[in-house]
Amino acid sequence: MDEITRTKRNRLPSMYDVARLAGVSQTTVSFVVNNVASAAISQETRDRVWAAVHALGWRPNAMARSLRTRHSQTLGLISDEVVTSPYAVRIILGAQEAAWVGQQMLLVVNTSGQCDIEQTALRFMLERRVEGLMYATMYHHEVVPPPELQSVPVILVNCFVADRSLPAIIPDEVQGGYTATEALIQRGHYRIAFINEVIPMPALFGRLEGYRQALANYGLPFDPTLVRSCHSNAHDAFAVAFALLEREDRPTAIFCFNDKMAMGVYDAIKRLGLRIPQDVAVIGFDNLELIAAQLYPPLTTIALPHYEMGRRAVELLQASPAGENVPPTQHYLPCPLVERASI
Amino acid sequence: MDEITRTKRNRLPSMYDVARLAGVSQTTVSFVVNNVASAAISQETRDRVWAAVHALGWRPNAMARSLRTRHSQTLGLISDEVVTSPYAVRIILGAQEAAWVGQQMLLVVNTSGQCDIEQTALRFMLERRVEGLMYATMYHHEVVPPPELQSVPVILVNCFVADRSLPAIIPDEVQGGYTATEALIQRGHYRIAFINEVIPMPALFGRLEGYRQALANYGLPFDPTLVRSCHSNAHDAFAVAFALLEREDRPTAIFCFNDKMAMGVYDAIKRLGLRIPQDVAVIGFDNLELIAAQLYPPLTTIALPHYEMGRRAVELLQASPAGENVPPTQHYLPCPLVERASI
DNA sequence: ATGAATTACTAATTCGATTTATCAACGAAG
DNA sequence: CTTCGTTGATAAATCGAATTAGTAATTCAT
Repeated sequence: MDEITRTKRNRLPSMYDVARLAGVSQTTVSFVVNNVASAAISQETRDRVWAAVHALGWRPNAMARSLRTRHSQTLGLISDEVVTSPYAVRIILGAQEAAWVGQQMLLVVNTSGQCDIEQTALRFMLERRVEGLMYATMYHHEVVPPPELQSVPVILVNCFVADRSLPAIIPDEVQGGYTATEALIQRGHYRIAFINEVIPMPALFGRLEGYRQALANYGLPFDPTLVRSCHSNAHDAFAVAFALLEREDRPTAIFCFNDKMAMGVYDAIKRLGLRIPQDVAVIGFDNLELIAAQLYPPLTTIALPHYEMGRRAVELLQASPAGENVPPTQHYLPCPLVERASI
Repeated sequence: MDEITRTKRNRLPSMYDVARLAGVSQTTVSFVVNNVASAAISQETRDRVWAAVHALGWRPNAMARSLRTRHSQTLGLISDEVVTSPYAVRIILGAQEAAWVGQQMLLVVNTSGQCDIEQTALRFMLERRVEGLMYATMYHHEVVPPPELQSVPVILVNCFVADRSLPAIIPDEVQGGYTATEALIQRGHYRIAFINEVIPMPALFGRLEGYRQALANYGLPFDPTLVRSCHSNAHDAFAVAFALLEREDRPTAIFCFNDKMAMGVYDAIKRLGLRIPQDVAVIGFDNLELIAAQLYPPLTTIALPHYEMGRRAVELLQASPAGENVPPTQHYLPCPLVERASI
């Protein structure tokens, strides 16, 4: 086995060490290990070089290489709380897997929303000469990123700047709301309640807009009394759903702003002795695996494309010609329907 | 504002550029920006250097520095599925925040359990000369990591090798099981059921052992009919709990192997018209914020110390003298009780 | 047989920093 | 008047690779 031999003052072996052992020049070693097409090296010499490489357990030093080639082969991901959140974390997964196919690695920093950490993270990453930066947020909202961000190609993920001057990858909330509502309509429902979030955010407006568009498209009336809002947690949604379902003209389907709310809605429906989906259909949003799959019956919901956002972000960074900024397009990624058993 | 000026063939400015602008040598710039104590530089010159630095928007090139100093200031984290799982991801957060205070950055790769990815990730990281490696898993189990892992200080997180020859940071499952059971006993329960996982894993044995120790310690009999097992999901736990609660000598408290099970147990209790915690107390394990906080009543549970495991791992790597391996101690971190309202 | 082309390889420079050794100027001490 | 020490700065080597510009030795074409 290639034992890791330490040469010269306990250092890891360098190309020079390999060259000496193989009895060739360092240049030759470089040509051999990089398989340089323009270099003419005999098979015999190649074999000697590889033998020396394995004997010493040599590995290229990425720092030296990057210094010379001026390519760090790394991308940076700065996020507010993505790591903390159970689903937004898939942004990282998508980004990392895409970086992987481009032979790049990901530097990840979670700022926990602190500006000083953000500043320092940015500094560290720029010092490491990242070839692109992603600025990601846990939930879809407007941001004001630090200006130094733009000293390298950058792309916003799950967020955007007010003037849309930076490229962004964001979920298509309108389509998501539309898809959810449409799914209910197609199953014969025409009295569809919508329990929305109260804190103003793109998701709130977008999903409501999608809901209205779907109703309109299928010729159904928009009934304002069927649209309620509360904080997006199970407890508050329970109360709202309970009230909604006690009416004699109760809705036959409830579209919940998110899965946490759906959890409370389930409780309300069960408490009233109603069945899901026979008496009341429920659809959620976010596709929180943990909730949606564990609820009984499993919750049909709309997924946020976190993984895809991460992947697309990296792909766009990679596609943009060396050092060039990514064009400031706003990419809206679809939020697909995830069918389980609640509608 | 420090505009980023590009000098010489569109390159970022180097120390040499700063030196020329300030009318000093590159050495002097290095001494000034690094505040080298042994160097005698007049205040006037220092000011000129800093002025040039800001005028050019110069930033140190971490690759060049690392090459010279032989310190990469980075740590690697290789995980199977940590990024995918909503709670284990806190390992990353803990590691990153600890790395942060040591001025280090984290390279993260999620292998999705694929050996080839693991190999390549390891290679990439070693090429980047990471100063330490963490090998983390989504759930607590035995692993057989690739041997090359040990060419750099390494520590296992949430996993261990059979012969305990590598340092590991793992949750203290026995204490966790003990704490959960004790919490119930202290609230006056003496018929405590335990719904365990079926797939053999350290958590299964450890938590059961903790359960037995607590009963023994408080002089309570161990009743094997109160210990059931099923796959750890809400649906299967529902059935088990239902059966358990239909007995006339039904338990007054249920310790669930994890929070997903608790979700099903809640459903069973409610279906039987019983109240939580008045009629039946429930305690979970894992502290899945999403479930535990959203359930009604909020679930009291035992937390896995993911964040702390990540942090401790990095601290141990940092504490170990340059290049030395971390001593192969197995660090058991406590699983604390998180009190909500279900017991 | 001679110049051209090809083969097989190496010397030297470069990337952008850190660090050691050295140097000039100047005042103080002997 | 030399020597010494201090202050203020620099030249040069180094880290580990990639890369350009060669150079010998051999083969080929004419």
